[in-house]
Amino acid sequence: MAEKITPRADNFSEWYQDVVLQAKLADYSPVKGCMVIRPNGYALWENIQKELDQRIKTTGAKNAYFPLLIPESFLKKEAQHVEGFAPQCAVVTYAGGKELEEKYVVRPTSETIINSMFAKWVQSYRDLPLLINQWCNVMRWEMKTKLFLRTTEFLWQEGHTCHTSLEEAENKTRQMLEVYKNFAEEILAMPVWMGLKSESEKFAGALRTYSIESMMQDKKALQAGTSHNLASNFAKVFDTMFLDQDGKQKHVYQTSWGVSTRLIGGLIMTHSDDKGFVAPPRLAETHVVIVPILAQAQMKDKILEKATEISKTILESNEIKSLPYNIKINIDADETKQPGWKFHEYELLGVPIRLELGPKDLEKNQVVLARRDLDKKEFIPIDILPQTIANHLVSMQKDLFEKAKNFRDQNTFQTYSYTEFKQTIETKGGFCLTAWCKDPVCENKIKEETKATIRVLPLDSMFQEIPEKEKCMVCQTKKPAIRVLVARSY
RNA sequence: CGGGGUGUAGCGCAGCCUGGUUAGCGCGCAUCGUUCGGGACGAUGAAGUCGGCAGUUCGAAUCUGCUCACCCCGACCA
Repeated sequence: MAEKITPRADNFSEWYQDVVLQAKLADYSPVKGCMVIRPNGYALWENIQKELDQRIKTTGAKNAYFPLLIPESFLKKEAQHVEGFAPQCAVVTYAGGKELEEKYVVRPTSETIINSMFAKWVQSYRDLPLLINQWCNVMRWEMKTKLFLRTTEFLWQEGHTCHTSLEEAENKTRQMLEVYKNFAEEILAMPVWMGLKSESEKFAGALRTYSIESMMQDKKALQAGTSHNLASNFAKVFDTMFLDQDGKQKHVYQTSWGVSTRLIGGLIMTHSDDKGFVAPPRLAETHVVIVPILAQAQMKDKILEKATEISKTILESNEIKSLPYNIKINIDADETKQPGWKFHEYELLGVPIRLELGPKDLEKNQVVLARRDLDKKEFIPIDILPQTIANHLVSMQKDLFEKAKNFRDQNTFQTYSYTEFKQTIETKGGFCLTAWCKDPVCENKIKEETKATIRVLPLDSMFQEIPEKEKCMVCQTKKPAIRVLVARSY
């Protein structure tokens, strides 16, 4: 039996850890900073992979695989890149019984090793665009780690593309950001802000970094995915060049983009409650659990038979088959556990729909249905069960998104002065939309004084002039200001 | 690296201040019986290098020194 989960309000960090550990999504490993992803958690990752991979492929990208180890010299080629990543890298210096002549870095990201190959693969403008994606693990030696959100080793997807023009690269960068946004909102039911990162927050080696930012239940922001326009920064140091139509050799323009197992952390922090994890139907491993009430010995076989029959009917129904994903039903006939125990257990694990089937239901040709995100039970006649379940799965997916979106919107504020901003961040938390003059001095002041950072320049308003009278909330000078989203973050 | 804290059964902890039989409790685990529509109950049982090393003492989980590990807060975080 699991310990009771810490209520969210008391200690969000402890609550989050309880949900992760008790729902058996992940565990601490013997290697500090690395986590073990348990089958429950890995099933989520497999569904993320499946759904996202499909979407990535429709953009024309193809999957490939590059080595785990990167020659140290590769990393050093791009000045900003090495400066940003060197302090976080694990390095292999000894192998085969001797010190290595050239050290190898365990990849923190693969721009360099992939460019070393792109340089060979790209010859002509006819080879472009080159669109490659890789599902793999990476390692970044962070000082402080947290299950799923920041671990030393994590699983991710990284896309790398080459284009003939900066404009085309910019379009690809934005296209992939859209792919991530739609994926996060449709599959994870996690509303996000899209936007541009400030200069100080951008990827080491990029021209521009875009990200999607979502709000957790403690009102802190989580960067859930990034998309970078690399311009020719890596192409120049790896000589990734093509012969253009005009007969001239030119450097390619590149992008890279990624999301990681951090999404699972975001998912947990967005939807879970004090009963445990809540799996959005699109991502759930098991969608329906049937708990048969087997107390009466003479009824046992009949109930189990009926449970199997119901399960089959549901799976074969047109209503269920017409859903855009496959449904899995689990009949828990374990007689060593009591029904009440099972109810709690499946709530902890986040299974979207639970059906109870007992002697009374058999008599009335019905089942008891409980939806994970609602606090009630209904009696459903068996003949309308498939339709009811299909409806619930669809509306639960929608409701989870709406609930998260309402929460986010209710905790997003417009602030016009620095005093107002500080007060809002301190007392309410959440996101603040405000004006900034683009001066790093003002950006730094916000960070140092409030621990909040400029998350993004929201995409919708990114190129919009903001009213003449509204000045940078920090310096209040006449410098032209832009709209920014500011929040404390993970 | 700085500040604080914790190491006792698989998990959570008490005992330590004030040294003294065979180191306890709850959960979990095993067996049997009664239970089973919201985390059942009874009986029996298995399970411990008290983080490690050294010291003080007739005697150390308990006192002293050193050391190791982990957790929290800060520094880092494309």
